[in-house]
Amino acid sequence: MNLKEIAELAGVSTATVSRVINGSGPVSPATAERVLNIIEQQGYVPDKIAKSLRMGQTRTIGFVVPDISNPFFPEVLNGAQAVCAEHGYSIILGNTNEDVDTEAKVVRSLRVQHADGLLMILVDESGSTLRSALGARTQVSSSGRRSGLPIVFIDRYIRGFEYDSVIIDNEGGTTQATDYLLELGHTKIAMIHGPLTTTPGERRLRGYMKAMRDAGVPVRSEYVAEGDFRTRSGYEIAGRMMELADPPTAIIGGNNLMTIGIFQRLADMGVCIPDRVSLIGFDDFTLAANLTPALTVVDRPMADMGRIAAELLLSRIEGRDESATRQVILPTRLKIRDSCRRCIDCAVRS
Amino acid sequence: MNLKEIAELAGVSTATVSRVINGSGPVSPATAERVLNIIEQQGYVPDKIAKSLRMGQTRTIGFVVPDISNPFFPEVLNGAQAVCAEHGYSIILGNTNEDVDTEAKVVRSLRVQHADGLLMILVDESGSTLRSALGARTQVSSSGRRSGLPIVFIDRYIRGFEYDSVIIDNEGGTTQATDYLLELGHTKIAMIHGPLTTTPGERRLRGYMKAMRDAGVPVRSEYVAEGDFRTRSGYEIAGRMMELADPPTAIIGGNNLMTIGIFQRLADMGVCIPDRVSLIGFDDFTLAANLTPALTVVDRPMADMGRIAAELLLSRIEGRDESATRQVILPTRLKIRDSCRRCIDCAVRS
DNA sequence: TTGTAGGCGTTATCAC
DNA sequence: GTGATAACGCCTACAA
Repeated sequence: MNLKEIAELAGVSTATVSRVINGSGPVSPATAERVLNIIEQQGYVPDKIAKSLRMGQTRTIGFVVPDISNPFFPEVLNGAQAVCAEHGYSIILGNTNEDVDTEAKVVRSLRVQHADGLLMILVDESGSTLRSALGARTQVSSSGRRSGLPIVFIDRYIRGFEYDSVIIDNEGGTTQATDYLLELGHTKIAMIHGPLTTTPGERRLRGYMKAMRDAGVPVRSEYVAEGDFRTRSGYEIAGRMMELADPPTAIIGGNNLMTIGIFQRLADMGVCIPDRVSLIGFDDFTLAANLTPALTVVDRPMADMGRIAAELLLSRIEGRDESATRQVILPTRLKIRDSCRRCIDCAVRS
Repeated sequence: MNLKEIAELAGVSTATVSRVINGSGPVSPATAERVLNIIEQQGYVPDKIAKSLRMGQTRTIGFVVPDISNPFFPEVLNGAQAVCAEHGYSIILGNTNEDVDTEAKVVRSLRVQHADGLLMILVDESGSTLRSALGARTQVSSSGRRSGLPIVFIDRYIRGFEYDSVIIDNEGGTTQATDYLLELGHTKIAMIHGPLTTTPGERRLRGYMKAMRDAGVPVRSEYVAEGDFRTRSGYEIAGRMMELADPPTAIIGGNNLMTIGIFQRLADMGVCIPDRVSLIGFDDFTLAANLTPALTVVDRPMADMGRIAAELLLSRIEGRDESATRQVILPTRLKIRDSCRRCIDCAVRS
């Protein structure tokens, strides 16, 4: 069933039917009703593909994500999905498997499919694969207006691209966590951060450094180590640190997965949390409150990140927002549970 | 850059360029090379939308899921995604929010978008919304051949639809779990199952019943209750059961979320696992092994479910498989950890 | 208020 | 081997 058949059934032209459907021109009430009835009775629905071809837009947005199995991403996706659905947009999922080359491939594919916009949680923050995948013409023109495919970066900010981004106050998050540990009397505070080439890796480390410096507590290099945001690296680094002659009395995990790794390692080593080591994780997750002890974490509004990013993207796509590039920064919040305790050394000393 | 421009640049017709690209007809090596060079140098990529319109297929498959936040679904999605990507298919995500009406809406939308096939984890097992969303012509024709949109059901089997499905041995899973508890001497075994209108709800209960009957242990009605697969219902039902004058000494949770709820409630009530109650969950999840105690669970191959379903679907889409409707049943496996212990009553008695 | 006709970028059927 | 040309289903000047 297509436009033409409906038109014939109604005894009008395809133009008229199209006008009835889209309200895109004057139609007499009488014919409108006749056409509507036939559409209804035939269960006719316009073909999206044909419409896309004609209109040059697909009402489809690409969501590029490094790894759906990481519980953080579905939360963000959920928020974005809801907003997109409201506006009649579908989401095409692009999984990059944390791999830079796959990422470029995925972006290219999304472009060929004519996604109207992209929501991206990137792996490659250098932007080089992205640039190659997008082609040169996606830069800002001299007039300052963006051209090409609208994109909103989530969780990562990519230098050299004039695109919007929705991130969180990574620095503030770890500063808060570190301050809290300092208040509890800890000074031997370790930070297992993510890759410094990534925004969340670098900023979270910076927040920790800042808090330490502001408190006048020297940072010991053996207490700072770089992981790769995966469970395994948290597991391994935590082990190395606890085997130090003078191990830390508190550890901050750079993301959810690494924190889980740290937690596992401490359990395996029989190191009691929080008696011997206090632990704070970045990112809350379903079972954090049910571990023993319940984990104190830096929480952030994951679904909101998705929602806000989607809203921003749609406003760009639909031309409602022509303003300059935006960077939305959402706040984090320390959720205090039971994995931190007053430092014993400190209590003895004071 | 489109076909026509390439053709002009190469001094040939669009038909020839198309033949070069698709190998769909004879082309002299010389022109082929010339055309290929120009395509390369221009960075030309065929427009998928136009191709879809012409070909009547989109190389797109819809993945319908009740709730992406439930860790089970991303795992399945991951498996399916990988296979689809290999075959050049993209996945459009349809989130139903566990809601029957949304489900119908999502299916309709996927149909209008001309998804080539559907991978569905359904909420409505009655099939009525599905039937209405699909239209009548999706039934089996008299010749026994399916017609219409290829679909593979995951995790749920829908009566009255001649579609393939990939499910697991739900019954065997709970039978195994129950047998294990029986071996440990438990007889007061509770089962908190999911809605009986769903395959996993009904079958898992059945497996429990079977094991109890085979062991000659009577099932007490106060030990069997229906939840809704969500955390909250596990939490509430577990509370009610433990307040019984004669509470169970072991509980089986009907899915991951409800098990988490049960776990939380027992913790909140100060009921020690496994000393006072043994607990087995259906579905493994990331932190199950890191809870205290580590949770014994019935595990199932989630990514495999997605992979196999996607392979089945693609084989149907591409017409490689014309055989009768298939039902793939994957085995479960009991992962014994620390949340179960020999029944104390039993030890006293024997 | 309504209809005609062209074109979005492909592929495929014919001729040549 | 190659080239016109007609669809695919829709929207939208432009004309009437």
